[in-house]
Amino acid sequence: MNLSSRQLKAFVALVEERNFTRAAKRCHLSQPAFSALIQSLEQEAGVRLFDRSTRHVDLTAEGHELETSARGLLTDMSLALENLRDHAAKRRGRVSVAALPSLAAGWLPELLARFHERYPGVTLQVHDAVLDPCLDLVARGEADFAVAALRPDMSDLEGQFLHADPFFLVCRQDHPLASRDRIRLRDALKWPWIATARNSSVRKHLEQALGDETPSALLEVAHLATVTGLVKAGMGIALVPAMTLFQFERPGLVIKPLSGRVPARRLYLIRRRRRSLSVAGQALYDLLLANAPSNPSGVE
Amino acid sequence: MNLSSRQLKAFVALVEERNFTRAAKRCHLSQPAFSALIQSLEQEAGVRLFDRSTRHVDLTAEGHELETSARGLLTDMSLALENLRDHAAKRRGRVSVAALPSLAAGWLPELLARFHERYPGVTLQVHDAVLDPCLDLVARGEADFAVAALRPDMSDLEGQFLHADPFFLVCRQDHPLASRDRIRLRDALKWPWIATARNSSVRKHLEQALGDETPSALLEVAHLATVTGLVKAGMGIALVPAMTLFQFERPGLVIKPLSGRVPARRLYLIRRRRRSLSVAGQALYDLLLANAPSNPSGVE
DNA sequence: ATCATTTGATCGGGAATACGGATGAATCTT
DNA sequence: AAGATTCATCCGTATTCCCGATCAAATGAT
Repeated sequence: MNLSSRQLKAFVALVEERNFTRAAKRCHLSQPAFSALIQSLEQEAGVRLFDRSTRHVDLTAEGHELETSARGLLTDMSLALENLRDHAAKRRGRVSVAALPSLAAGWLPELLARFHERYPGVTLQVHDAVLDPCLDLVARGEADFAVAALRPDMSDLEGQFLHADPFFLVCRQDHPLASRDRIRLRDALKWPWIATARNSSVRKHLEQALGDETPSALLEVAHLATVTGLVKAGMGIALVPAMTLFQFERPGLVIKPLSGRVPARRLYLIRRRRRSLSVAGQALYDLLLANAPSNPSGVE
Repeated sequence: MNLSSRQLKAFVALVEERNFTRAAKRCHLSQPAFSALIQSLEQEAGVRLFDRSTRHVDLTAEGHELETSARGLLTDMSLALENLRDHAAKRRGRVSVAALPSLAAGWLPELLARFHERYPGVTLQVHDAVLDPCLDLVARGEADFAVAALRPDMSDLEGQFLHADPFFLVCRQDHPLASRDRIRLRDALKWPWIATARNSSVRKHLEQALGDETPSALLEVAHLATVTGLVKAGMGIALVPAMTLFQFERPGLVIKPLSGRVPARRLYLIRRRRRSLSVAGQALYDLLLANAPSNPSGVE
């Protein structure tokens, strides 16, 4: 069984024109080529589809039988292709991106808005989750890619470096550290500090940087907004990456860079190895990569 | 837009095999040819449909999108073709034949039964009607062909001679004519006779044969069965073609040939000019033609 | 680290197919 | 009767298609 859309188109054209020469013209074919095309269709079908003399062209009963299905098939075909091309043109589609909460709240929204403005037909989904769930979502294919930190055990994921996010100290204006000029991480941690949850990338990063010397935190909270509140209330200090600072730019709080070798949190775009993204997904991926946060501190 | 079933089949094969070499084998193609076929489909679609490395073949998001429609299209195509081939093989179809009442009751049924036994999938329809409606049905395309007599004004119909149907006299055993040896038509018509309706082919034929000399009939009835009853009741004689005699073979009735030049009623298979019959229709047409009633009198 | 294996892509020549112009045959019109 | 229209056929050319061989990349075993 071999049937091409050219044959079906020729068939329909001939049904409508009832004239080989005109139908051929409509299909951008010479009359002999068109005639052969109809014959090939009849051969395929095993039945004569048209009664033709030099003066009349008419559907046979069997040709009539084919007419409905032929039109249906043609529209189905063109719908299928159009649907694909729509996806390709990002007029439709769906992109699911996983992002660390710190990024999902600050950096990401504006870019998502820009993407949406450009491709309004694409449905966007953001999973704001801490590192482990983020990576799981990508590994399971539920998210197209993630904006997150790396983890050692990512065998079937691959990361594209996006940004090095340096850490800052946040404390209250009246805190003793607020007036100091150069603050090392170790010094800061002598004070009571408020940590994010153990499975958050910020916390993991800090613990990795300090090794066993990490002093226990005063409090562990899930959301950065809570951290803000606690610092403002004078419960302690916080150590957070630059990209979350927008949450702390509030009166009464002081943001100070840390001196010394404090490794930055390295952020990546993370996707499945050997898997291409959907066209829409790739477009967002590229947009995010091209708009990696500027790096004021110059740390790579 | 040009899309062939070969491309779709290749696509589905690759989706299922996830391996070019095996999928190519399944399509009875070499691997390079198969590869090119997939590429042509991707070109047509405008999207990459598979992620392929030398080790893995996987559907892209767009490929996934196509999978459902591809399978649907393939089954629709093969259904359409199968339907046509069924018609060609007379496994399906519909034949509508118009026949004069005299034929529809006597000669036709057995042949229809034979046809039906051979092609049980074909629906049969018989219009038993007098000459004018018979021809109209064919002219309007509502019947595929008719078994009937000709009429002068059949410009767009064409007739294939089937059978010359000689006339016989039917009368009661105790009728004076019953014992006569040679009876001429004119002699017979001196007796009261029972005629069929004016628009019946039998009546038309008689009037044409006799010209203005046609004596008026005693009675005009629509159905031959009524004629039988009337003759049996002694109301008069009847003049009917041989093919209707089965209706008169009853005790107490005598059937006698007419001597002299009595033109036979000429029966034809009548179809639209320059129109092919459906495959099933042609088959029945041929069957009827091949089984034209034997002609005992030898009259053409 | 090195090498053999697997597998998809590419290349090149030969076969099959498709195409268009000219021609032929049938039919309708004038 | 002649001309016009139109579909089928023929035939030389151009294109496409297909296969075998080869290449290149990735993988896995040693």
